[in-house]
Amino acid sequence: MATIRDVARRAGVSPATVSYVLNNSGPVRPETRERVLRAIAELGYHPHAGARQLKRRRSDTVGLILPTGERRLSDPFFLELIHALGDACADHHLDLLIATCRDPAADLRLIDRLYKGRRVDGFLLIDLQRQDPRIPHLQQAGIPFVAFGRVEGNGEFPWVDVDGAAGMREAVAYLVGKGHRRIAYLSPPLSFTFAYHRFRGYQQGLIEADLPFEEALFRITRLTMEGGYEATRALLSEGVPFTALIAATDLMALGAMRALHEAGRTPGQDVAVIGFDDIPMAAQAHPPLTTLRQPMDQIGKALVRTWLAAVNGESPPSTLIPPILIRRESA
Amino acid sequence: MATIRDVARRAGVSPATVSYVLNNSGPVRPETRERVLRAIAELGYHPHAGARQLKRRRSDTVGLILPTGERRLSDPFFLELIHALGDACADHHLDLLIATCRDPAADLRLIDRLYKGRRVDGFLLIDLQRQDPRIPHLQQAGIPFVAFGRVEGNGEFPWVDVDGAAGMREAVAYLVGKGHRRIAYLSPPLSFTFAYHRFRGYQQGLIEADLPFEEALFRITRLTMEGGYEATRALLSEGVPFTALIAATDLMALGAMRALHEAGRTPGQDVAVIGFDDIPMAAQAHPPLTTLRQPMDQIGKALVRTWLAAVNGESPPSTLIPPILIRRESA
DNA sequence: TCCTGGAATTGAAACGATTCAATCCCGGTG
DNA sequence: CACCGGGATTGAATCGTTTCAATTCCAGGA
Repeated sequence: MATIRDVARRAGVSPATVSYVLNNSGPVRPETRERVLRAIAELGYHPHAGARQLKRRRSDTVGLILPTGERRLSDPFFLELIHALGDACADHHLDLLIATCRDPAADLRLIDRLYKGRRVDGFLLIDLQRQDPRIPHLQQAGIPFVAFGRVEGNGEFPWVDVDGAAGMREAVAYLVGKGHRRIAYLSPPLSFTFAYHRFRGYQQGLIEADLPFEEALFRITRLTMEGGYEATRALLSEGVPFTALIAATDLMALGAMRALHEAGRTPGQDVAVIGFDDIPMAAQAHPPLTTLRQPMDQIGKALVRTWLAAVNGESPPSTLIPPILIRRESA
Repeated sequence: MATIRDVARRAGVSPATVSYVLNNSGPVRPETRERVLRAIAELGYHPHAGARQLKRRRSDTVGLILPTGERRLSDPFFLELIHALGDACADHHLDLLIATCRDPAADLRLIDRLYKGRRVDGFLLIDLQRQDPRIPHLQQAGIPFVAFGRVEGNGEFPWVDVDGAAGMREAVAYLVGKGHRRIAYLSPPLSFTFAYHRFRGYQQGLIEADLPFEEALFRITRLTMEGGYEATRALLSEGVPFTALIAATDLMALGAMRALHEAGRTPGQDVAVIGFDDIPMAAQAHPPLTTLRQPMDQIGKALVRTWLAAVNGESPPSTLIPPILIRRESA
């Protein structure tokens, strides 16, 4: 495999000059640059990442920890997120390293190994918990990171989040505008930070619309289609009246719609349904699901931009991205 | 950050000895090893990946190319695959580098950059097309790789695949055993290699059961829930009689079930439905979907094992993994 | 013609590991 | 008691870059 010396020899210059051309980090006569570039192309030369990393002290690699044990993320939303992150990384000539971790306890060791071994320059945290041990660990080890989601009470750290509260307020307002007064709300356990914020948005939406919060309309269930299905069935079988339903995620909303169908109530006609995320399946549901889209591209770009700043030692501002209400037929 | 010299100094030995301990690649007195290990722990030392890579000439990193443009993979199946790959990599102390690529034409450049720069030791190919330009490129550049899926007519290369044909034969036999004679089949375009094999399995299954292949029961449609839905509606509206339906993927089967429901025919009672993949959602469908499970763990392990062999210059045997019929209520 | 000064180029020293060859150590043998 | 042999240890070279400091080059001014 060609090295920088080979290129230098072929172009009749020194390795230093080649390096300057490569990174344009030094003065090079246009004509010389030309010759070097030609040599590079002819040899099909690509700089050795390890050597570069060794000298530069950065690997230009983003670390993403993906839990795979109990906490495994199976919401298709995460596939979209990975796509978006990949794209955003590519735009900045960064690579994306996926480290999976079965065991939450091993998370911290994994983080250390990757960072201290300089395999990655910093991390992107997803799937945040309200109490997340990774955050204090990263903070006190001085490892750069950006979180997808906010957590309170952990001091300052950079994050990017979608404004779940705003989204839910908008959803409630939208439903109220259509005359709904009894709006059920399906949530996963509030220990998920995003669930907490979305729920708060629902409550605020009710207040803004002068509607009471009713315990009976509020259900906590699992973060799956099945969860949405069961909660909705419970709602129906208990005879709690409601004309609209908001689910904290599309997957749950899909489950809810299934339960409504089975009970002979047509979503979008008899009961309005709104989800959150806008996973690809939402548009294909029957009826197509009205939902709050998480703008993936924007999220990916914001995460990577913030990550870069953090890695460069800045303390970048956090970003709160508004979700977009996508009106379809379910509400 | 601590280096190998720091460890050496602290343990009162030379860097060479530390290296021997680290890789146990040399004779070290147990007592010395003990001292070195202690020093490592005390300093929280982790070897520098770049330096190591430079010297060893491998990066212990698996490259996975994820298309993100038109060809973007949105089937939740791929999220499961990524999980499984991550786990399998972790078992072998490998890292998984995800490179995304919007533009199919840029694939090859990306591959070269990653490999020649020694960022990865080889690739895992997913989303194979019948005619896949990546394969000849990798082959003639001598870059190690393993494909998830088979392609004909490209000479020999190592792959891991799930035996779609066997799965579909089994599905047909199972349905026939339950008395079905008119079995519809929903397929994505046969240019997807997996679609081709699964379809062949369906045909063989019919032959083995002495049933005719009927054009009217065979539908090609898009690889989404929507696709399954539309094809099934067409089937129903055309009045083609059938008592069972096989879809090439769970996602399509889910769409089909939706169409059946809407037409007032209960899947699992009026019409048997079988899918393929066993994505998490399959178990949560209504009724729960009978399907052919792709054993993800096994796939991940086989891919990584084969990849390791390929990277070590062996020409490892390919692996054909039988899918597992998961009986649920839809058939 | 000789200087001068800035631009272009180069040599050589890192970066942090691995590994070959050389040295050291030590108990056992002759 | 000298010597031997093999295990344990070490020194130094090396992997392929980047970058500082030194050198060369060259046009323009005196």
